[in-house]
Amino acid sequence: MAKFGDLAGGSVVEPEHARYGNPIMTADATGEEAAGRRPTGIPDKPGLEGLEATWSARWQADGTYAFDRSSPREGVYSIDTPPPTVSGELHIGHVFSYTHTDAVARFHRMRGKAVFYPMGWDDNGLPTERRVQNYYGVRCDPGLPYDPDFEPPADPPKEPVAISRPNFVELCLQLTIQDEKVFEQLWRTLGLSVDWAHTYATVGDVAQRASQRSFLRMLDRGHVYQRTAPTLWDIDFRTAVSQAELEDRERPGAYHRIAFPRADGPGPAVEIETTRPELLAACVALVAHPDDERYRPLFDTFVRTPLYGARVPVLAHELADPEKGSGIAMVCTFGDTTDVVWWRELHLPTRTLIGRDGRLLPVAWGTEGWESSDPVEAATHYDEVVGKTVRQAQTRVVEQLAESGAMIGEPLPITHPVKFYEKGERPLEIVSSRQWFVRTLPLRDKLLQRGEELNWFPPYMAHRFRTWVEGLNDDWNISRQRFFGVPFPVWYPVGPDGDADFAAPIPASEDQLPLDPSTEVPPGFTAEQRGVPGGFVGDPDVMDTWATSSLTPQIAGRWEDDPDLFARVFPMDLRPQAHDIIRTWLFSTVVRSEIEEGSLPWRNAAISGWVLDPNRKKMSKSKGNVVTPLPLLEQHGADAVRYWAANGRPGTDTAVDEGQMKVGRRLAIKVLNASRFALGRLADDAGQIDVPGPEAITAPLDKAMVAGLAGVVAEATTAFKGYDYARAIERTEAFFWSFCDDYLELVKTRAYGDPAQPGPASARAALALALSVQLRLFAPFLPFVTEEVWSWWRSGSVHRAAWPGQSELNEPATGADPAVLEVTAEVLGAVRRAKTTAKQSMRAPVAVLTVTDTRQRIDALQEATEDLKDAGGVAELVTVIGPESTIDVALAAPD
RNA sequence: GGGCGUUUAGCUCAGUUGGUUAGAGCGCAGCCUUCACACGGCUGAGGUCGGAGGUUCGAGUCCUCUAGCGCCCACCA
Repeated sequence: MAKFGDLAGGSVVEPEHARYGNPIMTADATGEEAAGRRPTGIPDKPGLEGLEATWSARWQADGTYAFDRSSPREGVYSIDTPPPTVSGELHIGHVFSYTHTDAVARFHRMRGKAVFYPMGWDDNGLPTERRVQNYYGVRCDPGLPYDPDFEPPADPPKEPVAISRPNFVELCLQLTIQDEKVFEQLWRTLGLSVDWAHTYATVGDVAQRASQRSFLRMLDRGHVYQRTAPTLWDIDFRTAVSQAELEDRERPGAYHRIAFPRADGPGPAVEIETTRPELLAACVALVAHPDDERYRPLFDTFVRTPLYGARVPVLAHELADPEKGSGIAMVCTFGDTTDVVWWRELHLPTRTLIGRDGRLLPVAWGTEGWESSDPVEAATHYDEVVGKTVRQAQTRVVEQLAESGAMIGEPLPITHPVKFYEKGERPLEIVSSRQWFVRTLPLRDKLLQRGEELNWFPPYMAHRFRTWVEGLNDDWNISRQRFFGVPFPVWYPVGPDGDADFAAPIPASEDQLPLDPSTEVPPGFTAEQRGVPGGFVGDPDVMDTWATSSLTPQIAGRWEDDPDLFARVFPMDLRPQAHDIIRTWLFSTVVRSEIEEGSLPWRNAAISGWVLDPNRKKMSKSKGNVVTPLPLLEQHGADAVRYWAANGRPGTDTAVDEGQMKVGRRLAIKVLNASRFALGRLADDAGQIDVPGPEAITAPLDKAMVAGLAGVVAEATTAFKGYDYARAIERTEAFFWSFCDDYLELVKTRAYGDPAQPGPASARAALALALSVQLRLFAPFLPFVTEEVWSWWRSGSVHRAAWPGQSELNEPATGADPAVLEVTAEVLGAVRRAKTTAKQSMRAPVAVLTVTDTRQRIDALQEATEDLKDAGGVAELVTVIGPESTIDVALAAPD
């Protein structure tokens, strides 16, 4: 199998030296071909069926898309391919955006670049965990020892089997390999020009080593730190969640107005409004705005919480909004992130009420931190809600408040945004926990600058990055309390009391990587010392999935495992991705590259839109409107599906449209048939194709066509350079249809003439040139059908042929008058219209065709008189120079 | 609350720095079958470019205001 270097003898010929973009793979070129002759392999009845299987196998065997790693960096075009989540559904959205990237990759490859186009698999994190749990019927219990003989149950049992973390990870790896094969097959069918020798994954040794190495370096340089602090917490997944994984959802709630009696003097009770009365026991203060005249006299006095009798201060803080509720808020530890700010900035005590499972924790009223004016009554009230979920607790607390008279009026229903983990089902709580953080806040200005330096396609996507960075309010929490993922490569000493000292982590050394601290032992310790006083304990957490996938340039480029390769591909040229993960994947990759390399990870970011269902609704599993790509590929063919995708402009959401796929299929078939037709003009009686060189293009009509084609090439090239593949295919396609409708019709008779004569020679040379150029223009979009046609008359792969350049078109287009083709096509159109109106066949003969027009246009028409008469079946053409522009078609009398 | 995008034919969308009668495909209607293509070809009907105002010789295109839709961000009491 071809890997690197096999093609070294066949680097892409520069357009300047290409005649019709001669292919580069000359290994099978014959002497005959060198002389411009080649036996044709044109089938009688060409079709699209089977092209995917034939050509994807051939490309693999020939190493058509192999990366030439001998190329210096300036000769490389490198792509930071998004790794699809293999545990997820195969999704038409994948096909959409990967087609865009593939078209761009093919363009740069044809432009002579060594294209580094790897494929990655994202098999890290929670989605994989969940899939493994359901697929095998297991659950991870990190306390269990590894069982080397464990086999998953044949059928997933109702009650999940508890297995050790290493066993669980083994199953994750096993299942992801299966999933990866399904994806690879899809990509091959779609015709992605990926170099399959360069795959990577976000789990496995390479990724883990890169991720852990980067972590150790960040630790060494002070870019990461641990903090025990209030953290956004998903009570179902039982893990911390970072700011980037949050989303707001509108949820119904209610304002409850609650009266707090004064604790240290006379005066009316202070009324607050809260949506979370169940947190009353965790109340540590009331807060109002410092300028709020209503509450100013109360500052630094005390009130008592209803039900529990806790004495809490009334304090001033600017975040308190006089407009909201009663203008004074209850601070609980913790109801929302504002509470955390108040708690931190006003140095309030902590009353932890919510456990990691989202239930109310037991409280010893009357003890330190839980002081009460009446501990017995407090306990009586609290005993009714302890152990309940927040929802259940809220119901009971509201009843208690009403019974006690502290509730003022009825709850006022509202709808308000509540923070959720984007994959979660219940609102996030805030619990105190120990987490690892990357210091991103100090990098903010630098990151904003990097965002400016990056070329965004479309440009307005830069706003999303900037808004996100400007809105950062905390460092990046990279630890997750899960099992499958990259473990933190650190241990902690265990003190004589048996408690781990998290403040003194023992880092692994880089040469130990990758490692799992739950099974491996830190330097200077023995396995027997794990978990015992005076010994050590491994960090129990794993890294956030983005903490690893933010290193895809390093992982795919093999970073320090292969510094030579890394130097040739980094910083990469392109990051293609969807807009929904700008704040996660794009942002975190920029952060890591800034920390590791002090540079942007890539120069360009091409942001694709989403695929919507045929009714323009966002696809989601829960709605059941997810469209899977394989049936569409089978029904319409890969080129047709790619055609639909390529017409989705960068950054624009696009609906699944089978109509567009049918159009794409028709286009692919047209390419087959038109090519067959044109090549039929080029083959001699022996089936040999003998094409005159472009210097034979002398007829004004042919020159006009070539000039038009040159314009299309220029436009498509410019568009591709700006990542506007959609414009490139649109212009190419428009030209191709008029080429078929008008030009082919006009020259088909002349091209059959004596090849030794200038007219036929010109037509034949122009046909060959136009066909070659158009096949190459279509190649990034329709890789299968263009390769099929290319194989009929050229050697090598069209995908390794040179992108058409001005040089091969400028000369034959010299002195061209575009009007010759324009006017002639217009007149031909009028002839067709006349025949249609008369309900005649297109072959119906025309007795006299009279064209009246300006001298200039008549002169242009005169240059193609014979072609026009042949194409229109015109017996006599009369031209009149006059002020008006008329075309009169006199059909011959029917027999 | 702040910001971004979008609004052009029944549908999906082009329209590049303002420049003649606003384009394409689908759909629709009609016509044409053996000589590349019925998995086809040709032809046609169809739009006062969301609304209002302004700049200009000239506005789908630039400016202001405004409405609908979609999205991003935000300290959610």
